[in-house]
Amino acid sequence: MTEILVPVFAALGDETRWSILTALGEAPASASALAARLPISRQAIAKHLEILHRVGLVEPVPVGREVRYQVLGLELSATARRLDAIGTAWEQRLADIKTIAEGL
Amino acid sequence: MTEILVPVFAALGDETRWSILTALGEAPASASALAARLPISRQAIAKHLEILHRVGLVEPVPVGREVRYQVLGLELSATARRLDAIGTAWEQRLADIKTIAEGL
DNA sequence: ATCTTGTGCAACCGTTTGATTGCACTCGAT
DNA sequence: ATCGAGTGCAATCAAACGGTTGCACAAGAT
Repeated sequence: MTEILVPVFAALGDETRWSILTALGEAPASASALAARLPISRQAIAKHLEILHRVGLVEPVPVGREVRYQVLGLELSATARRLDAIGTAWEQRLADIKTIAEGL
Repeated sequence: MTEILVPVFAALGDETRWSILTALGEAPASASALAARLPISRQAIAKHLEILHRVGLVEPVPVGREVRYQVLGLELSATARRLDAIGTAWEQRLADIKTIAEGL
């Protein structure tokens, strides 16, 4: 289960990638358009977009000669749900252990 | 807002760290105990535990001369909630754009 | 008192990663 | 037909990362 999650988290564990995602969250944009308002090169952005695309957080949309990218909030929400499930499961286990400890 | 999230995701974006977390999810354990059932050295595990601790995913509990670590599911669930909020916000923006586009 | 188990540093190493520059190509606009 | 904006690919580089080994030290267990 976590096999699918880990690459997503790795993708989300980078400040630059978040600046890209939040920019795309406002409106879809191409790598060049993003390069215009972020302090890094277009090629660096392209690599980040490729990473984000591979984990399904972003989707390329060809518009004429340029390639716009759209952020996919649904993937993020799906990841959030899985994460919450794991968190509550662990919390449950902890509670169980505590209960047993009290029974000494 | 994301400033707090990013290091957490970076911590979660590593397979080994998940194997540690899932092990701790079953029951609290020390670095040495974890080293006994994971294929990496105790020192490597100690570093991972330090990282996990810094982002609040794990908590050290001194027991005699050893240091047990407890996984904190609540932190994970909290992260999940924030993530979901962001995801739905982006989805909303996309829907808005689509609505505007239809209005042409 | 001694032995052994668990920790904590520190140095070191290969690989991965984020970013850069440079070049070639394509396709829409003029 | 030409110009220019947008893209893709490759080589390169410094820094960060995951991991190892070695050593020193503290504190239970015998």
